[in-house]
Amino acid sequence: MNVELTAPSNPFTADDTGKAPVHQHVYEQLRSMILFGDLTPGQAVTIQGLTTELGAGMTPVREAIRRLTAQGALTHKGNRRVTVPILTAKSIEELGFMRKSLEIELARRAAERITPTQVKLLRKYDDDLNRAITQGDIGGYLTHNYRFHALIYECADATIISETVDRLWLRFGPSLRVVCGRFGTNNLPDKHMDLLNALSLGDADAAARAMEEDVEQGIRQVRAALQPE
Amino acid sequence: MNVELTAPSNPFTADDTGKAPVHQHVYEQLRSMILFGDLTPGQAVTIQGLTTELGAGMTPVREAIRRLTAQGALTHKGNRRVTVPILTAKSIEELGFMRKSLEIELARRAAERITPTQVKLLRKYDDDLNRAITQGDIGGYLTHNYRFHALIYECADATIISETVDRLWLRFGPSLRVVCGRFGTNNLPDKHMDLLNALSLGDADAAARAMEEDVEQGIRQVRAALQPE
DNA sequence: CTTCGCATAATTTGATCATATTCTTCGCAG
DNA sequence: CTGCGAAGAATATGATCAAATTATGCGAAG
Repeated sequence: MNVELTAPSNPFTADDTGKAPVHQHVYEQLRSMILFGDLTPGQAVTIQGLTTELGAGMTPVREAIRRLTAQGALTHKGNRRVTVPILTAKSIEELGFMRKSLEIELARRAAERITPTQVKLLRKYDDDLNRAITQGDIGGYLTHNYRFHALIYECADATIISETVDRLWLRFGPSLRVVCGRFGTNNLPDKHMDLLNALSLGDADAAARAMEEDVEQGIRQVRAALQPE
Repeated sequence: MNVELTAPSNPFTADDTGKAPVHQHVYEQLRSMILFGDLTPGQAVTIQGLTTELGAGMTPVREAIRRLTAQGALTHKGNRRVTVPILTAKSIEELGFMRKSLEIELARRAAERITPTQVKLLRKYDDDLNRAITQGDIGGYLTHNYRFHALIYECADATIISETVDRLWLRFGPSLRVVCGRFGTNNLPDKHMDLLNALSLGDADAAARAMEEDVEQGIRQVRAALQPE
């Protein structure tokens, strides 16, 4: 009775069935949908919709949705209906404050701990990122940009802070694609060069400054793109 | 087949059936158990244990646990077993940094927005708190201390930041009772007077300073109490 | 003869599903 | 315009399967 032979969708299923529980997969899948803008702000997320779309039972889907709502990546729209949250000016302000406070600290810690191997990997990620930008590949931009930052957080060796920042990214995710749709990928902010240099030199203050500017630019861009509506 | 007639346990069931979903209740109950130290650090939290203890089905309990784990209030102990996390020195450092960064901002915002009515209520909470301290009532201390801070967050009118800080409290909760058990309630830090004065005057900087000291004292106490083990 | 160790059995616990129940909403008739 | 009813979606239950931990028992070494 193994019903879910939606063969083309996920090449990971083979590995997956080996170990990971279903709800974990559903969670990760839904999470990246949100993080990379496959879902648009305001869009409704229904349990039954996901059960058919992902070929999973109700229970795992339920749990995945609960996890995401607990993280603020989804919101309860009044009467037991769940949607992707829409960023308001106030939300952006709060999220911006938190990203600045926390990511600056992470950059600082990363600068003190990063290894040459990690610097190299970070350079590769940045190359991929720039390639995506010149090609106008929005999906690539989003994933590589996230990868870049996520690796820095990993270097910072601060699990709890990193997890918190991750949740912040989840809130921005759905809107980022909208932002890119409006502005294209060309004039996207990129303080990554400065950041990379500071990190490779182990200069915590410079890294913190570069991160602050990167975050501020990003926030400003989101605010500008979402203003008129 | 209503098996769980553990009659004396929950007097809320009558009210409960009226409106709120079961999983919500289970969540809130479990949450306050963690927040106010009814569960000790390292203690295992089993789903079936809660079903019998709270008289609820598996699904609501599952969801409650998922929500709490998503917030870091519970942790997955390797092989699909869930426990109350144990604070390490590193955790305390990270949590302390975040509490300082975020609560200072909340205090600042609260000072700019607080109303006389709220000041009055805050004074009452502080009185209750002091009474609990002099009486050595640990449970009362924990709940009233939380209420005091929670009201400040509410005044700050910053939903997302407040929710994040709330999660931080959840992580400290289980250890706080241990701390009180070691030191008693007498020499507990209390910068609440300064904080109250600053808030009632609308002095954001003073409020921020008082909050910083309060948080720092609290962190120091926790660190000291958990050091030897 | 006792004790330690390992392999296997039993119990406990988690994961998933099918199903029933409740609530919301939308359409339709009065 | 209001209220009734049906459809759809979410909540909640209990059963079932799988995994893991604990308990048990047999054999070997001291």
